[in-house]
Amino acid sequence: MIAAFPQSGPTMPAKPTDHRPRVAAERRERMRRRLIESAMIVFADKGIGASVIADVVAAAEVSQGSFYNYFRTNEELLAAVGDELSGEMVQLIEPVVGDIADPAVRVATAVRCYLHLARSHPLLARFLAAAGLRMLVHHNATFRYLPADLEEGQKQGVFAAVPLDIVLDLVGGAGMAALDRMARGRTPKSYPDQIAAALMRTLGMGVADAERVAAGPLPKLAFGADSLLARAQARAAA
Amino acid sequence: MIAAFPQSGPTMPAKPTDHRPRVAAERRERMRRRLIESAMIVFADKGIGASVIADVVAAAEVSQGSFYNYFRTNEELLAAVGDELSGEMVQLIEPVVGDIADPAVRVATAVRCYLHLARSHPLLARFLAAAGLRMLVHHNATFRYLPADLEEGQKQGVFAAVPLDIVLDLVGGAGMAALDRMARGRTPKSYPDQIAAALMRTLGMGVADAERVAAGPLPKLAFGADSLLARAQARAAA
Amino acid sequence: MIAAFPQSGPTMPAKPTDHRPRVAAERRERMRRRLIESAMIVFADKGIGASVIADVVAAAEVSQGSFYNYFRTNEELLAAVGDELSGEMVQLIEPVVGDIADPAVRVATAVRCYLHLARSHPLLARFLAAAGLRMLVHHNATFRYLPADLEEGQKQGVFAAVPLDIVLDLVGGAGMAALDRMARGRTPKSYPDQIAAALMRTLGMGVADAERVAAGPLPKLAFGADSLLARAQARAAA
Amino acid sequence: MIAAFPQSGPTMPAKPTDHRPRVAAERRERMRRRLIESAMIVFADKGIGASVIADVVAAAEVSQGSFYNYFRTNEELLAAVGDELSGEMVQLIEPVVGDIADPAVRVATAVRCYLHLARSHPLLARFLAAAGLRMLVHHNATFRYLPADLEEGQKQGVFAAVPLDIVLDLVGGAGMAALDRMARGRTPKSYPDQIAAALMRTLGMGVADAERVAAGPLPKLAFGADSLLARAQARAAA
DNA sequence: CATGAATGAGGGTTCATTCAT
DNA sequence: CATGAATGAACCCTCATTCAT
Repeated sequence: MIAAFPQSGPTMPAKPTDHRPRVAAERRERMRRRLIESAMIVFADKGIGASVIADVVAAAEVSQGSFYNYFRTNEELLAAVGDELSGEMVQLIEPVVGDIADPAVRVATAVRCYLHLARSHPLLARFLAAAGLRMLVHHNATFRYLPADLEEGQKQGVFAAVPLDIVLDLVGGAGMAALDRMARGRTPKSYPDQIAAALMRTLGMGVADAERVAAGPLPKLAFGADSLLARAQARAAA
Repeated sequence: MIAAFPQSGPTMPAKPTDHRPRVAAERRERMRRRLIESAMIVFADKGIGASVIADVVAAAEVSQGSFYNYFRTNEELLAAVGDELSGEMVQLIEPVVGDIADPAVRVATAVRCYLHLARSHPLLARFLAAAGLRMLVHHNATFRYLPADLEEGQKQGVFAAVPLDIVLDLVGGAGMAALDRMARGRTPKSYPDQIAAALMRTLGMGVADAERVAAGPLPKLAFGADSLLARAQARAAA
Repeated sequence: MIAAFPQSGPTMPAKPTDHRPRVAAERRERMRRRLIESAMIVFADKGIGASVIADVVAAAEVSQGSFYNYFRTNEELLAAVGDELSGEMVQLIEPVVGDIADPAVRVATAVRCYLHLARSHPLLARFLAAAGLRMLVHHNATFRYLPADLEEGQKQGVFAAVPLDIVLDLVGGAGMAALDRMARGRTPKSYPDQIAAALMRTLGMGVADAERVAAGPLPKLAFGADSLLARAQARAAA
Repeated sequence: MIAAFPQSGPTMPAKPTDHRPRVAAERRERMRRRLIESAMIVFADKGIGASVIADVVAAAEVSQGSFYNYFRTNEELLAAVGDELSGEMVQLIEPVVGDIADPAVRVATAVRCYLHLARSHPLLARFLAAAGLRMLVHHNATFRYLPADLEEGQKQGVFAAVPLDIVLDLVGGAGMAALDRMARGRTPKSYPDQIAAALMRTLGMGVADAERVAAGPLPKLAFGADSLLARAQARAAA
């Protein structure tokens, strides 16, 4: 009987009574995504301290009141954008750096990927620059893995034995400054690599080694067509 | 007799009406200082993007209208605080670093002084952290002299030959991150020196050299009792 | 049965969601009218140059913020009152004067109607007097038709051949002065007719002719119960 | 003894102790005049309802506080300008019209003089237009003499026997409209005369007679070099 | 008296949030 | 849930007036 009248399942069409909730849930999800897209654009434009709700709902073509069915506060909205973006960036970067054995190369590559993504997506750079240090450090997979990578590198002797706090602060600060620079104007294509090399020196590598591990080809990184960033970019262009 | 007791003349004590402008100017200057003190505290508390005027006049125990006799906008006020603070910091740091011949030691010492000052004056750290990259880079003597110092160091071969833009971004970013960290919680006394050493590595020095130039005794740096910072600290404590 | 009791269709009573917009639009329109009523009273009391918004929202028993959902500026509000009033006055006067063949009688009758309306509605007189020459000339059907009527009268030889500019100024000035007088105190019932007769003389008619065309019975002119003026009068009385 | 040591007298130099008060009174008078000049300009520019005191003291180069040693309110200031101007206009016009026997010519000439003065002094036109009906009617010698002149004309049969109130209103209204027009843009040299002729018709004269009494040469009317208007014009030009 | 800073009431405007429909 | 008008607190700013010097 169960097989004959499955209540639910991935391949089964939902019963008529199931249909409405599913459609509703999809509608709800679409709306949420629209709001997040709009919010990313508005935060990038006006900063995270500005009055955004009116602009966000206008950009999302949603009523003021509806907003509060999805987000209670400004911060919740900002966090949602950050979570979503962070996830998408991790999904692009993780596969590239996950298999790298050398911790120095791994760290350098992660930084380079992160910054190259920002550099080739101005909206992303502007949002991250506006979001600030806290979000960079909090919502970033690079930072979650960084302590382990750094320790590993220190144990292997490729990084100098300096307190982790210090270098974490410096990586964060350098990242913010780089994002700010890229958000604010044109930078050469090598800019992310140079920042990465400098960071490798900060970690204690020699000049030549630092340059080496921050060089070499990177795979093409591209956001999916229905990713938040792609959608937001398209909407921002219009 | 008349010649012996002249009723007026260039060397005579001023007539009553002569000291009135001076007294008025002093009153005005005191008021301006009160506002700047209060503004520093409020900016440190609420950030530079917030609505501060109401809080500033409340802290200064002055009427709303008076504010506009001194500053037209938020930005003017922020600039005034920045200018004043910057001047005071420069007056403390310049004598210490001005005579140092070695550019590496000079840069490291300037950074250490700057950060030590911030570390021992939490209000300063919080204000500078809130004020952000732009103010750090714009209203700071360290940054004005930095390009020349870096070039000199690069010519002498103690710093790696890296584009100046890049290193300026990195120094700015590191400074911001360090200020943010110190503003946000306790840090060990060695924190500024460790940041400075790391920066020296970033600039291309070896680990040992970097540590060496960022070590050694620093003279005691203390703000004058009627400096903006001292007054603001006293007021903030109350 | 389904065909007999269709669930929806063009002729069916609207679904619940269909009448919501209509209800909302009606609410909005009522609010707008409340504001315009209040504004008319306040403008009549304080003049058009004064700060009215606070008084208007107080009179309308509406929050400050709501005002800005309807009008952006003082001038927009004034224009709205003027448009509405002008429309209502035209709707009363046009039918009376539209069929009059003799241009002299037509002009005189229009002026008499206009002034009689003001005289019997002190709030109207006070508002128009406060609004001033510009509004009188701009938002008044009498003034739109006046040039043509005057030219016709001049061609027929009943009016003197005087530049139109001059007579338009004179009619406007006379109207303003009459409104001011009526707004400021009691005037005899014949006052509008005497003003009209004097204007006819100004236009070049002889004394007897002028008196003749500005005499004779006028139909009763009364604003509808839900006209702006009626509502404002009722509210002002309370 | 009295002749030998006169305490005061028109031709005697004042005693040293008398000197100070006289100088002070002159200073005071100069200052008052400066304020009135500035006020006239500011009223003409911004209207009589606007916030003027700051502009007036700025234009007069006087301190805010001093203002209140001369005028208590806005209205007092406006009245002072009006009184002064009115006096000066009367002093120019009275000699011209005082000797005219024919009341029609007398009235027409007074109106013409008044409007010609305004037309050739844009600052005057702008001030009078801004000041409005009340000031025109209240502070104007033409209006003080007008009732008598009109009665005389009516008795002589040159004016129609219509209520004085009515024609006074119309003269005031026409004057305001004419001032407004002249304040607002260029008008032909004959404009004042045409207005005057129209007013003569309003009073009951035939077209030809009206034109006749409002024609003919007028003496040149010029304000003295140290009149309020002359000083204000000079200051406004600067 | 002259000065000009200090005052504070008042006006204009924005915007996050609520709520009836 | 979606809607969008209503709300009111908060903010910015002006300006007539006062008052110590």
